[in-house]
Amino acid sequence: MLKVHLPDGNVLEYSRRVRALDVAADIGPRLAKAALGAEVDGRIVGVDAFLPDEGDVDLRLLTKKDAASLDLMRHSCAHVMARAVMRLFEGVQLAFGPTVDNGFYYDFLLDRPLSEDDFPEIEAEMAKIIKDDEPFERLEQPHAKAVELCRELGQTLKVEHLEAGLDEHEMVSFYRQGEFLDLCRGPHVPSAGAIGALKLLSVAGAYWKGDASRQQLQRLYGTAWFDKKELDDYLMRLEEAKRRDHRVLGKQLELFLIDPEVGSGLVLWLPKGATVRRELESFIYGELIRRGYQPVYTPAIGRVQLYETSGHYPYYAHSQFPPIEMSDGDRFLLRPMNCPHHIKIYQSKPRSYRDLPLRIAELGLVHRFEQSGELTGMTRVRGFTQDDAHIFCTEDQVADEFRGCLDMTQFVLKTLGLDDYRVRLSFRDPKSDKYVGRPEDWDRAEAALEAVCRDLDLPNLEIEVGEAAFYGPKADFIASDCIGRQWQLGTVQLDYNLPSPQRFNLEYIGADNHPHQPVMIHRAPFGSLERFTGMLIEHFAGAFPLWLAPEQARVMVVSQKFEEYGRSVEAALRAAGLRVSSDYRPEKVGAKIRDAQIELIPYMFVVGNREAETGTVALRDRREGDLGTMSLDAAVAKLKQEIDAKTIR
RNA sequence: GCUAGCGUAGCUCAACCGGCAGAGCAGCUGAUUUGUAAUCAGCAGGUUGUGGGUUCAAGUCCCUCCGCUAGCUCCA
Repeated sequence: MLKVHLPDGNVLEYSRRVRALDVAADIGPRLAKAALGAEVDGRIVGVDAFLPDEGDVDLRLLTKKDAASLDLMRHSCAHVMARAVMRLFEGVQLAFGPTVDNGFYYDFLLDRPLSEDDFPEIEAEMAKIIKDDEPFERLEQPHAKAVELCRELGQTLKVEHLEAGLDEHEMVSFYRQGEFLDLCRGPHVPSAGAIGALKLLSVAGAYWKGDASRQQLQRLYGTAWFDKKELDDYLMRLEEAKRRDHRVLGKQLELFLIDPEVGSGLVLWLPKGATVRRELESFIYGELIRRGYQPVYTPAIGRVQLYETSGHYPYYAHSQFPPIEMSDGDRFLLRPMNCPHHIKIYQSKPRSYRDLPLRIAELGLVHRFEQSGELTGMTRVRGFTQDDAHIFCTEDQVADEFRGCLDMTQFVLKTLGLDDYRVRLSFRDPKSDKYVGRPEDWDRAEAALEAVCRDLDLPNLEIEVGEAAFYGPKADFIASDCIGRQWQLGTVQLDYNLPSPQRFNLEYIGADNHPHQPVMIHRAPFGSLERFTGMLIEHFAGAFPLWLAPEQARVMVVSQKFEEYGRSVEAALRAAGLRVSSDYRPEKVGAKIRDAQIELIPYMFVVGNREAETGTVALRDRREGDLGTMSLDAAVAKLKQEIDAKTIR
């Protein structure tokens, strides 16, 4: 006897063997038709899956309305795409074809390079398959039989996967759809007709099992949704993302420049971008001072020996610029991180426990030789500025210092309107021995970090065991921008390595008059100013809040006759400390407004006869439009208030 | 680094099968003196990313290098 518990509390009883679909049919024919999959005791299966013969199960039938069925459908869509590709091209070897966020991909091995020009043909073939609406059939096979079957099909990658990856499975599953048979764990929707609106998006190279030493496959990416409108919305979101692209806006708004003659991945900050950065810097410095940090300045270069002591050289040589060799044999490295310099500052005199915690901060320029294919605008570069700080403290102070770092990062994100973020705590894998430091210190630190995070009630906290760096546990902040893209930004990391006797052998004299090893914390709320600014450009779509805007106000005259009054307004705004520009061209006011709107200037001061006579200004907000006439003083006060409050609109 | 695609005026983009490189915006000059998202006219702007090759003829076809884009890989 089987008892099936449904989400509405009803219980159905069966004494025969039933599939999820049979239960659906018993509930109602419409549900049986609409069911795309089922959730049995929390596991997602196909509707053709048999339920256990007896006992109790929770069953939920999944229809278009359930998020989980979208994933099922996309997986089926990947199969349909593979089937279409196999119909169109000879000698296609299948690799993997899973779902990803918003879509799916399938990796193929074939002689002919695929290009976007092939998409219409593949999409047309997919449409045919979907229209034919053939069922997806699940076939269970013993492992040996499966290997044989894949050999017969000529699918050598699948054979390899069976032998190397699935060798412990006695039974494996295939899915058949018409002439198409593929090794696949499933589950799938009942038939191809359940697939809604789809679009192939891109083709890219991908290595077999992610191994760069293996052959490279061709990966086709696509997206699929239950209805056309959802697809269109998604494509619109992609368009919106393109419109906000910091590389496009950075050029349009003259924020930054990357010039091939200077070098890939090396950012030139134009005056307007530099203004944004300067505001961010003075904001961060203000916070640092308030929170007891001591700013320092150190050079962007150091002797190779220093990085040999730190262990960064030659271990990370492949991602550094090679050393600079001097004629006397001395060798220097462009620094890939700031810590060794800061450690030297720590070591510049004997330290007592009374000096701790010592918090040393610097907006430090570092260089890393990222692979050419990895470079992207400002978010992935070869030279960047970390809003870096190193805290040297005692074991007992770790929790409080960690709390302070998290608090500052939270404050920074909140100030910039990045309210949607999650925190990832990375802990060590207790089974691995790759970590430095004593296990009991790790245990204490990890427990303390977790307690602090829980206490601060951090949103969406997740703990990843085994993700810690070899030198210590860490917390990363991953923020979502206003269109839902995720950016890894700030980080707080504990370090047991650099202070150790094997590295810099840091010490402080404790209350017991004996030397002790301090703990080091690395932290950077922005991560890097380059990436953070790039992310902010996209987050605000170039329309920075007033305190960050490169040009905060523009004075424009209705006619050149009023230039004199315009200049007096301009001077008053400048005297009030605002970043102001002006437009006295012999253009219509509409044209001047349009230009200022396109440049995303927050406030426009429109002045003509009426204003000149009464000593007022007509204020225009880039978002709200005309705000009406007011006294110059009132307008200045309004802007200053908005700047001081760092208002985000 | 690898795979695929791309590189034409400051910007956005045209130029058929290889046959005289072209437009809009921006810029400059002149006219216009304007009231909340584009006034009109004229001028100027190019070694088609680089170097080579095929051809009577190359923006277009082939090769090299540089750069960009998507993804893979890597990421202290």
